[in-house]
Amino acid sequence: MRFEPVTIKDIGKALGLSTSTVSRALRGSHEISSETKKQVLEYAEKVNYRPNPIALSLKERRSSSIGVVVCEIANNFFSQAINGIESIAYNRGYHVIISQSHESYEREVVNVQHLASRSVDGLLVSLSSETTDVSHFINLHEKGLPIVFFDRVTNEIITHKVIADNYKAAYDATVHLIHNGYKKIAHITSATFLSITKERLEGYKNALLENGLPFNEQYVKYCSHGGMVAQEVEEAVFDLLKLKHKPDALITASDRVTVGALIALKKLQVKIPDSLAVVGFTNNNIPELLDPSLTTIRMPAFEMGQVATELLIRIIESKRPITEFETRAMQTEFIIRNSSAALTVNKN
Amino acid sequence: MRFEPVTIKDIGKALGLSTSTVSRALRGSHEISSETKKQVLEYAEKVNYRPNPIALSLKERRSSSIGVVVCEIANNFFSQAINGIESIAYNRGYHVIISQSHESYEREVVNVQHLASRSVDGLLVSLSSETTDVSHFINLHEKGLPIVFFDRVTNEIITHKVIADNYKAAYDATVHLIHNGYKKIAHITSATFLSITKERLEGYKNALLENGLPFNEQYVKYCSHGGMVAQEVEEAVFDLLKLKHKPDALITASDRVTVGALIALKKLQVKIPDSLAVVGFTNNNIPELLDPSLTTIRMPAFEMGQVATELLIRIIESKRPITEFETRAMQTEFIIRNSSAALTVNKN
DNA sequence: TATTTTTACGCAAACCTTCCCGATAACGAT
DNA sequence: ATCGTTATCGGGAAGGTTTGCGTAAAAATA
Repeated sequence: MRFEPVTIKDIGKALGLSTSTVSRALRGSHEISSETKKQVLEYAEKVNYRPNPIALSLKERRSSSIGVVVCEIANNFFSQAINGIESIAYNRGYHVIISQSHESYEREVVNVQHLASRSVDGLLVSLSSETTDVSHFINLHEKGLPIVFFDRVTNEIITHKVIADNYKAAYDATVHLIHNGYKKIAHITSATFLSITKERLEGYKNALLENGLPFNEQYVKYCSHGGMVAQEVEEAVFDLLKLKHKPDALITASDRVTVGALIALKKLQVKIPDSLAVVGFTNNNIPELLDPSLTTIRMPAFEMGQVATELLIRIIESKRPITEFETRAMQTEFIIRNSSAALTVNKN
Repeated sequence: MRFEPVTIKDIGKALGLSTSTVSRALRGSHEISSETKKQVLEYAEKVNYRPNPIALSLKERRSSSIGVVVCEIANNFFSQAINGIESIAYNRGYHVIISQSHESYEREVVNVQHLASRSVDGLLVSLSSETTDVSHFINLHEKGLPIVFFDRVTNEIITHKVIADNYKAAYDATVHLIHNGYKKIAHITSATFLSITKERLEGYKNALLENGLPFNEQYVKYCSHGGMVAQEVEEAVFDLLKLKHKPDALITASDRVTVGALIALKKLQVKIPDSLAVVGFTNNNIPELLDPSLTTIRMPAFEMGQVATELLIRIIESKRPITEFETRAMQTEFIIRNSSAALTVNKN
């Protein structure tokens, strides 16, 4: 009772034609008489013939599918990015195969091997926060597998990359806080080696220095699991508030960290923004409904997914090997709300 | 410079063996001498041989992949469900191929055809809100393609189904509001024909009747696009507040509707819960950070994804055709917060 | 009419793997 | 000496499709 799709061979047998004739008729070759063509087309329509994509893949050595490697799906940023990926891939006739690294290096390696052996035509990758060694990608890339990195990228591989302008985002957020009177601005961020971490840290640091404020190492906390472990964010918040000169403002990088920090602050009953102003990187869909409404930096997740996919398909479908690669930095959206309201009262 | 993986034929040529011998040696057949076996295994290891899964799929007529059809990925419920799906599928060696219907019937049909022709081994489906005709699934199901429905199901197809206990969830929410003193409880929900809509409506209605309250048609608003169109939710809220006897409480079904309603209420500056109490179905991860904190019904999304996938794989891998199917109703989580606080002051 | 061109189609290989058979040789059993 | 077993391996088909090449008949040209 297994699913028995009709093949080109069945059509040939039914019509007394060879498979090659049927195949050619189906793709409208000029060397097939129009009546034969018509006959085949009609019969194929009647029996609802669909070419077997697996056989096609075997023949063409391509699978019309692209693999996606992200740390997790159930995350505002990534689910929106995947939405963008799917929107383009679908229109171009590609399937999207998803895998999650759960921020684990081993898991990432296994997933990538899995996808590669599955003959995906290309890979869309956002690195896990544990990944320092990217040789598993280098191997595949050298063998000619198209790869495009997005969000969390590596500069050890020369290919297209799509990132948000994290430097500017962090810079602007910091300047905003400074202008609103905050002077002791802390930063809770992701794993040290991640590209996004470095970019944001740089923007934060430069904004401080350019405005005559010191950069204080103590005010920067790294969450090596990217906030996957709730405790690490809580500890970071706790440590900051324990400091002798506790910060009066906080910039949280990444969705998870932002959420974790807000929950921790709520638990500790810290008044926002009176005791601590907060600006968060987040793609949450209802920041204005939070209490207080949250000043946010929103990543152009959907667009990043779209652009990355377009670039990937461009590589896949290119006749000649591509030598010119670009790194697209896309603009974030900075929306000021109450959690970073201007400092009014004097605080110690 | 295209990716050239080593095949069983290459190994055979290199070692002076036939492909069949190599194949058998690779899977440890007893009819291959142990030295030949050793030789082959070592060489395969050396050249990093990986069986071509596409050729395998063609031969075995299975692809080790399962297709997922949901209305959208960038949605708390579905992204969490997909997470559950992926967690099981990954461990059982299946790939997950995702497609979105965007609540469109046509898109759903196309996606399903696409996935089926792509030889997925089975389908995990949550119906679009436009879908009333499920013959595209019936066709495939009759041809033997395993399908498991989750969340939004149909009773026109007899197979495994995984749902949340929506009846109980809506019932409990309604009773909770009644106990807190609310008497005019409205309900903004999804498209009429959706199973979840009916189940929830039933729970809501019975809770009213059992507590001696009238069921008022005017208090039920359907969003035919499931909240994808922000305007429809806003209008529903608006219509409810325009009523002569305007409701004093509101139950919103589905994530999108809840979010849309809260935004509309915020815009209209309706005080929650003083002017209107709210209980929302949502899988938002920070309901306690909302203003006011939101009383929620949380769907067991991750678990639903897991269970659905397990049931699907059970069908796929079953030797004999399965005749006994189950509908698993999983418990939701009801968390009471401030948005449905007990009525204290008297209101008209 | 003889020759070339065109038309319309079939054959078979290729993509990679598995597996049913058949082949061969060695060997013990009858 | 003949036969059946067992061990070890190769041949070839099958799975569905595309495509280069070959070839027959029909049509066009000389």
